[in-house]
Parts: sequence; C-alpha cells; structure tokens
Amino acid sequence: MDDLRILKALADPTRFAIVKQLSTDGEVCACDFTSCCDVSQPTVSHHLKVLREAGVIACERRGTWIYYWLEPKAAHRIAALGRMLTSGAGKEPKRVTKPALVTA
Amino acid sequence: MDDLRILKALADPTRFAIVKQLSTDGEVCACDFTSCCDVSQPTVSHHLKVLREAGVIACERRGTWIYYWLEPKAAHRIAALGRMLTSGAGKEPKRVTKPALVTA
DNA sequence: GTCCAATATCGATACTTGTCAATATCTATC
DNA sequence: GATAGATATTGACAAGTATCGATATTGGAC
Repeated sequence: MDDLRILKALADPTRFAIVKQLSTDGEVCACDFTSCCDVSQPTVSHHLKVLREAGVIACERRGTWIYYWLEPKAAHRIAALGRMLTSGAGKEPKRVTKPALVTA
Repeated sequence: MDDLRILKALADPTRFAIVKQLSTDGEVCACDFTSCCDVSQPTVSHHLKVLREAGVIACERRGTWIYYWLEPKAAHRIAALGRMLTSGAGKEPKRVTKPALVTA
C-alpha cells in the first residue's frame, strides 16, 4: 500500500538479499535464508517480519517449515515507481533563468 | 550504480518527496524544495547531497540558483528492479514438502 | 572590493534501526 | 504429555542518520 514503506523495506542489504533470492527461487523456506545472509536466525526472522508488514512478501506454514514468496502487489508498486521515474527523468525544461515566483 | 544505495536514497520521506517533485516538474531549483518539504534549508541540502551521491539526481548551477533533475540511469535501475520483482512474484512452485538439501 | 541572497558544510543531538543472546511459541513425532 | 526442531519474540546495545543552529562558501550586483 505504502510506497515509502516498501522502499524502506527493500533498502537494507539483508532484506534486499532475501528479496533477490525470492525473486530467483520463487518460494523459499525461512530456514534457507540463514545460510544466504550471514546473520543470526532472530535477525532473519526480524527482517522477514519487516518485509511482511510492508507487504513485500507473504508466507504460509507447511508443517514445521514456513515458506515465503514475493507479493505481486508490492512488485507492481515498484514497477510503477520505476515507470514514474523514467518518465520524469529527462523532462528537461532547462530554463535559463528562474521564473518569477507566483506567491510572494 | 548500486541498487541498494539508490533504494536507501529513496527510502526517506523528505527525499522521496523531492524525487516525486522532480519527477513531476522535470527540473526544480533547490530553493523550491524548502517549501515542499517542511524541513530547514541545511536539511534539504543534506538530502540533495545524499540523492546526488547515490546517482539519483544531478544538478547544474545557473547564476545564484542550482537546478536539480532526475538521473535517467538511476530511474532505469528502479524500473529494472520492478521488472525483476514482478517476474519473480508468482513463480510459486508451492511444493508441499521441503526438498532434500543438496549440501549436508 | 563590499553587500546580499542562495547553497553547502560543520558540530551536536535525538531518534531510528540492525544485531544478537536468551527465551518463548508452535508443530510433529514418539 | 515429553522431546526435538523450526520460527518468533523480547530486551539490550551499538551504529547509523535525520535534524537543526551556526557558519562558511559561492555568485551576482553595485
């Protein structure tokens, strides 16, 4: 829902690594992030929670293990942001002088 | 260059507001961010520096004023990230049981 | 060169957050 | 119910950072 929250969730090396692995593997068991991310189990759990609460990932318990995957909705928000930035970049009015201020 | 650095630069309310304004207006004088972002001038200057060093924006001095705009290269990184995430989301192998580990 | 406006830098402070050890919870199996 | 493994929560601490006031720098006009 909140673009800024999604960005904050992605803007951490550990969480970015988690998201990249999810993007590659499609679905990953929580126990498999401990190896990839060189942090302790509670830290992985914390980051998974941040990503979950930002709506970036979702999870499902299957027996003892919990599987995580990317939320398409959040992925689409980032894609939309990318389109917004690419369309905004290179708009270049490049005025030579500052236009007169309307207010004051 | 660095995706993570771009994300970190975007993941702040003030900087995100700056980037959104740049995306809308194409090019903005530094003096015009003070009004939009409800923070002091040194704070705006600091955030512009962070965005500049992350390669998200670029600037040019014209007389007394300094104009900022979005760097197309950074915009394309975010767009590419969006595509990566959207293609990664919904991959769903959804295995019922955890596969045997290859190593150990 | 002097004055003024726009922007950047510096130093200090408060807030946020990433991290881990210890512990709790949950599920399956016996 | 007891045990064992997987994951989450708690509490504490360290590192990072957003913020501002004061000050410095830069460029234009006189």
